[in-house]
Amino acid sequence: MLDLGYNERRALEIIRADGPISRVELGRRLGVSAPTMTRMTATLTDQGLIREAQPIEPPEGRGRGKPSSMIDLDGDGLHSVGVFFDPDEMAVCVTDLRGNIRAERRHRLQSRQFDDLMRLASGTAEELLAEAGLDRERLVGCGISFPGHFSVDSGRLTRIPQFADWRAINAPGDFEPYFDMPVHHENDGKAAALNELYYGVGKRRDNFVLILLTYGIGGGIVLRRSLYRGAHRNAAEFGGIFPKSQPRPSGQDLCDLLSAGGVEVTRLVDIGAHHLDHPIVEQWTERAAEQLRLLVLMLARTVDPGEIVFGGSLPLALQERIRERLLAGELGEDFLVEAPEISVTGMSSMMHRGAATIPLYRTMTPGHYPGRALKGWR
Amino acid sequence: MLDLGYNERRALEIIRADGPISRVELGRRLGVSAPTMTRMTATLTDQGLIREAQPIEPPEGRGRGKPSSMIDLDGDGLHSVGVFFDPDEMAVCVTDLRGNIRAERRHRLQSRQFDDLMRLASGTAEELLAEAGLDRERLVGCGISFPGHFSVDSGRLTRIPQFADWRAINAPGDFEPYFDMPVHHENDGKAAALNELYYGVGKRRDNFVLILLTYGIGGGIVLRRSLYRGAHRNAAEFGGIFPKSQPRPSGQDLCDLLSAGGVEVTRLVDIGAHHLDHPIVEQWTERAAEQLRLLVLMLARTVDPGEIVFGGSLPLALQERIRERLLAGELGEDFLVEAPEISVTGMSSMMHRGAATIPLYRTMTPGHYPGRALKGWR
DNA sequence: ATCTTTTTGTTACATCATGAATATAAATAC
DNA sequence: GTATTTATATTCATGATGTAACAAAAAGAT
Repeated sequence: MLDLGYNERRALEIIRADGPISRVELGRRLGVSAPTMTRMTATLTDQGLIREAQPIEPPEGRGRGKPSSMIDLDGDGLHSVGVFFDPDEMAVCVTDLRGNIRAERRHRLQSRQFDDLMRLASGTAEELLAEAGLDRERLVGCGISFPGHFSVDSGRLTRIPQFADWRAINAPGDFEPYFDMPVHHENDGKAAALNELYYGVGKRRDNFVLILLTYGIGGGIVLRRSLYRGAHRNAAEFGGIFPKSQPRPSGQDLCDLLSAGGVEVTRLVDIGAHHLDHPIVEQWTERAAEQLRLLVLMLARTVDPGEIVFGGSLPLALQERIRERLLAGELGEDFLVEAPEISVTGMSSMMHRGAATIPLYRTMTPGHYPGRALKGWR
Repeated sequence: MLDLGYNERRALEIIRADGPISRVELGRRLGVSAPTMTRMTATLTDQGLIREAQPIEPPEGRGRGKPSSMIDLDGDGLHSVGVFFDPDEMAVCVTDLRGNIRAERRHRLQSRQFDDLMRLASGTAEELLAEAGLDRERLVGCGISFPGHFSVDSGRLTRIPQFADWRAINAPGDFEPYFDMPVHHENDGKAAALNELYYGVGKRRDNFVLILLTYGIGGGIVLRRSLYRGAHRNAAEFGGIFPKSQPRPSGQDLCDLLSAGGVEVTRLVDIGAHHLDHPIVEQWTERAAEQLRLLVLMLARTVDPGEIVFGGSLPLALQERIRERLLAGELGEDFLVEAPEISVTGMSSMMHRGAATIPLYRTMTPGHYPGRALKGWR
């Protein structure tokens, strides 16, 4: 089916991040000649992946010479299904090549059995595809994301906290029978990091770390615009830094504290604006921020990312407070080098759109091409 | 001069790691066809970078068919100068393409002035090149490494601990006038990591972290066989994790403790085997290992490297004791995923050979090619 | 001993993405 | 209007690649 060359992928990546963009500017950024750009844009247009953009540019500020025609991603070029679930809910969506969500649906989970979850996911996916009326030819696949770890014999998924009743999942083999399309998966943190790469921080950074605060603590690392998985696929598993027997900066910890303190909160979504000034929440925030300061310091000194993004299902205002506390104090004693920028992301769709990003990323990233050769490099 | 294609660089990397190797096996690993291998090996042989290796293979174990001829790096193909210095000494060497040290010399430092250091380095380099009798045409350049940090306006070197009398160094411009060859530099940890990549752990790992214990605490991170520098060129600056006002796992800290305890030790090299059972050293080792356990845990949970290597100028036996202590206890509570392997490297030449590796790496790595395009990818 | 099979490596040729040179189009400057 | 500038398209030569056919060397079968 779709077989993109290396420079074509790089071009699409630049267009995604900075489009609309002219052929000349794109060629300059890619380091290829004008004729190559003409050809490349022609074939990408033929494939329906890009199109001429509206000439919405300001008439001011143009110099002499023929005005450039701008190209941009064609949203109808490809689409992708995303499935995210956690212990509470499932969210399914269909996104297009530009990351727009064409259709989405959320379910409260009635069952956490693997079979039930997969049936619900694939059924919903088919409904959404029908609703959105999208050409199946242009569907790159389905991405699934959920909280969980990997074990070393790669693909083997184990120890999913709230899905302990699952048998050991062997991905992608165990997912595929339920879906009439290619299936890919990543854990929640890495999928959310892909969402950031395509539609968030990635617009301004090539290296960043996402710290995802949900019931647990996870995240994803993107280096050189490529999702970094680590030797055992356990990179960015920040939860393991904070012992489960101790207070830790996780949503579960906050929920437990609140319900122990007599507040009627069992799920993260139950925490509303009126809880934010509750002393338990304030204490928790203070302590969590200090714990996260250690993590941020470690990341700054090891990975040295350009930016560290906080995201997840804690209330946005709470995440903002954590950020403020982190910025208030010193990152570490003698921190004399440049500190990463710290930001908060609040996309409500980050989880399931992140899942939908997985197949797009697999299809389009110039990161690396397993098993194939780079030819013609000079 | 030398202009290597992408697949040629990949080939040289595989030959370096696993050579001698047959054309067929190399082609399989690269994912290219047999004719391409014939051509590629022919051009690389013409350029003097590879040669047929002695058929030292065991006559046993061969199946039917024409026996393969093995190719290997030609040591005479390229060479490189390495300069390392720290507050105590300078070490200069000339290495060949295979990493053999053809000539080397060490100096106790009489002066730490920039000008004096550069004159000494370049003078020694010229002497060594003359001694080794190597063709200047095949010299890729000079690599310089020393302890220090970078500041963000890249190239600007600042805050070198014991070289505080230096003005701000603007690399490579400030180095080049002293040398009659291209000059590259990295700080000590990153250069030592390159040494590991080419001649140490890199033989078995694509992802690893080097923790370098000298007077300070530094290191380097190699991901996907590529030195990772971070957004501000401060990746793997582990020293900043341990506040200078507190006891920390650095050689300086140990020296200070020893001399405060009445032991005649001012430099790390003064610490000999007879000191290892001294109670101060034993206490320091115990405490340093516990501090390093935190770092190792953080690395395992963030970077997830396949292996973590300890190296540096502490006595090897001391490093081994640290390793044993780390292995003895749990890495962290609930550490349920795969832990990185932990090893100790003891190459006495790791610092200056690491420096000499910089120009080779810049010339030969397939990692990434700034400012140039990948063409012909399909 | 010789013939077959297997594996390695080479040669001839077609393919395909590329850049240089050139041409064309559309705007501003004079 | 004409020259200049900038963007894009077209033509053609180049260079790295893969396919197919072939040559060479060794083990095993007869």
